[in-house]
Amino acid sequence: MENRKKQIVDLAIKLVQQKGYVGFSYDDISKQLGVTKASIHYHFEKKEDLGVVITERLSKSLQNSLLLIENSSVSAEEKLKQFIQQRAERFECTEICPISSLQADFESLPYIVQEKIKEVSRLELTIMKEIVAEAQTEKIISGSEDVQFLAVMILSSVKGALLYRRVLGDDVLVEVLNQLNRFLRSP
Amino acid sequence: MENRKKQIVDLAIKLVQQKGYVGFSYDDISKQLGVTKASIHYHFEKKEDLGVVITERLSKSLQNSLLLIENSSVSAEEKLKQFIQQRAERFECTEICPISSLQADFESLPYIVQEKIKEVSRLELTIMKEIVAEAQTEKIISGSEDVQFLAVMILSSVKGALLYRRVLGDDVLVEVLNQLNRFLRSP
DNA sequence: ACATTAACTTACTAATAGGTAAGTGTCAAG
DNA sequence: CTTGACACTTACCTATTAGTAAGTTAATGT
Repeated sequence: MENRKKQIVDLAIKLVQQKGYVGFSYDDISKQLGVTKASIHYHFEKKEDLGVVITERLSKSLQNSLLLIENSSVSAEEKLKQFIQQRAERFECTEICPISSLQADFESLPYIVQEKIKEVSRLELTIMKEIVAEAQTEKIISGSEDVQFLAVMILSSVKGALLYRRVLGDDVLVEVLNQLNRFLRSP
Repeated sequence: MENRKKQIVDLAIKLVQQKGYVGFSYDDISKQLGVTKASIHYHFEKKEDLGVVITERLSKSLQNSLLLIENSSVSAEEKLKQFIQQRAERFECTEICPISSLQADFESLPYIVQEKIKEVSRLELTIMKEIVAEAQTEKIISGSEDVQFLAVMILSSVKGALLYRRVLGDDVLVEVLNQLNRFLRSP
């Protein structure tokens, strides 16, 4: 089944969010799926191969988010809110952003996965910058601030809040998400 | 020598910043210090023990930063700038914030280290909130924004920028640091 | 009925991880 | 001169890791 491959990647991403790339093993996956470790190796010969497919999924997921937002005819403010929401609200409280997790493990990643996560990071920043720029022309955000700075700031706030949530509890994320919306709406 | 213990902790923190808690090993340390693995175990019996001492050093380092800033009779703006600078500029470009790194590895950490990193995270946020609050009373920062939100936002921006720097190059960090100063001075 | 393929399992590597027990050399105090 | 502590080394152990080779099973097409 092509389904099994999807199952493995889905679980692997969850494990990356929970324990990082270095921290998860083929044994974790095989036990949770009720098959042998060798069967995971059948679908993804090397951990590296699984790593590459994970990053490709993250890239596709980002591009999907962008398409959804671009084609919806809502205000720039709404687009910004939606994109931020999508970066945060699909995760459980033991999970952080998978991109952040791979960035944190960067130095331990196989070369190909490093290159892939570079791409994904660039893509995410580019998308965020586009949305911020649109919001600036519609005066949702103060036009005097630098686009790159605002993009990094907003993304980092959300990802940082996910890290804080896991160690300090739900409140931090909820408040950052609320205040971020308020902050972006005011001047 | 008590010096050797310091050497180990210093190196361990560097390794955490580079490869994370899960990613570094006693072998890494012993090889870089030119001694055997067993001699590292002599100083820190379990990796957990080393983990605890690492977090205690991070905590002391934070308290030190606070003391330095509190006792200097500079403006609230200058204090804010100094604290931000201290969170970022002592690291090489293969290194991220050690607190971020341990937060990212949270689910793989031994229980005691988890509790310690909770403490450190709370401490860092508290210090940042104090500095932000002081800056607000002196009108360096818009008084309408929530203190907790601003603290998370500023810290996350710096830590996020360190992550981005490692995968995308120096420019991101430099710009975020510059723009952060501009942002905090303006409205 | 036969061959092929996908999706496995069994049974194994070799390397590395954290960790330990027992011994060695050095040096200072009694 | 000896004791004892300190800072190690040698030589191990066990568990886990990624990875592989060879065999099994069930379904599919010819």
